[in-house]
Amino acid sequence: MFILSLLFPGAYGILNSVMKMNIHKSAEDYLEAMLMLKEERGYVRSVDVAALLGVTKPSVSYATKRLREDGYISFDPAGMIVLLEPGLEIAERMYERHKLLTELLIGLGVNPETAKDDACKIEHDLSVETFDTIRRHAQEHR
Amino acid sequence: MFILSLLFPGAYGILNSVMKMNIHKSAEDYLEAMLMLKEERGYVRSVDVAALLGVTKPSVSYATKRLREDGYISFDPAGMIVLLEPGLEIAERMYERHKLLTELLIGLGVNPETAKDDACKIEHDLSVETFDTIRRHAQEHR
DNA sequence: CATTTTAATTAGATTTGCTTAACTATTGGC
DNA sequence: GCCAATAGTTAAGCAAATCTAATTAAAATG
Repeated sequence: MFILSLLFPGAYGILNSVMKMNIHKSAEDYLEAMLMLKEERGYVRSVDVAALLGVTKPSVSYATKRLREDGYISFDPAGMIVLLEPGLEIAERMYERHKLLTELLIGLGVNPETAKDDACKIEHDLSVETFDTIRRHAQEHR
Repeated sequence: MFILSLLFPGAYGILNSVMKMNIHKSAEDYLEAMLMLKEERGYVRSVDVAALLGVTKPSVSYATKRLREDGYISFDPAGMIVLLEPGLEIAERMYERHKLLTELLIGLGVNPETAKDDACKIEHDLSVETFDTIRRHAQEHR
């Protein structure tokens, strides 16, 4: 792969995302934050992502660079972050999990603030099977 | 802190664990694996930890070095790993979470293998409050 | 319009956790 | 008792994700 990327600079990102097969936690967090901001205010700036996630601007810069290279986001003419199809899909999956898990924990009696924090961490770890099962049970339970 | 550790080599580990305040996921995994092995066969060797966690021997060597410096484990005269009080506490907490979460997911209808994998990941992320709430509900539900 | 503030990037460093390769040391079988 | 297998460590290095400090670029404000 190393040699390939020397021969075809730019191929690295594609190869990488194909080979990785799974996106990392941190990338999921960035994508989810971008979706939240998009829904909340219509546009997505790096500086707001940084504020929302509690990281520095260079961290966002680093993350957006990778996400762009891997085809998850792009930038519009005004420099705003745009979620591309693969990125949007991940963001929506995470956001749905986030909301349902938070609700569920609150329903069990967990403090809303704690529930949110925990949901934020768990949302990355659940397999599709487990989350689907949880969702089904949540739906039945109301 | 960097300067301090130059002046007092060895202080780093202590300072570090005091300052961190929370042990990391990977360390929790190693400690839990050690407890599992202890319960299963009575002694804990590095090579078995490596096999159980699916990492290489140098990784275990690196991890045990840190865990020892931070006071979580020690080595007995035969070179076996011994869980010290702080390490045992963490290991038991993780192991309890692991078992309860796995059971719970299986109870919901998740495939046992998947349930175990997911529990393995979630167990690190739950706050004490959330886990206690889940445990309470699990107890009520039988 | 000049100055200041805000936004974004680059450069360089750090930490964590892992790897491979090579070495040492112990131990069990013949 | 030698030799191979097993166990553990060291060394070197890589990748991810973060940080601080410094720089550039754009926008806002007087």
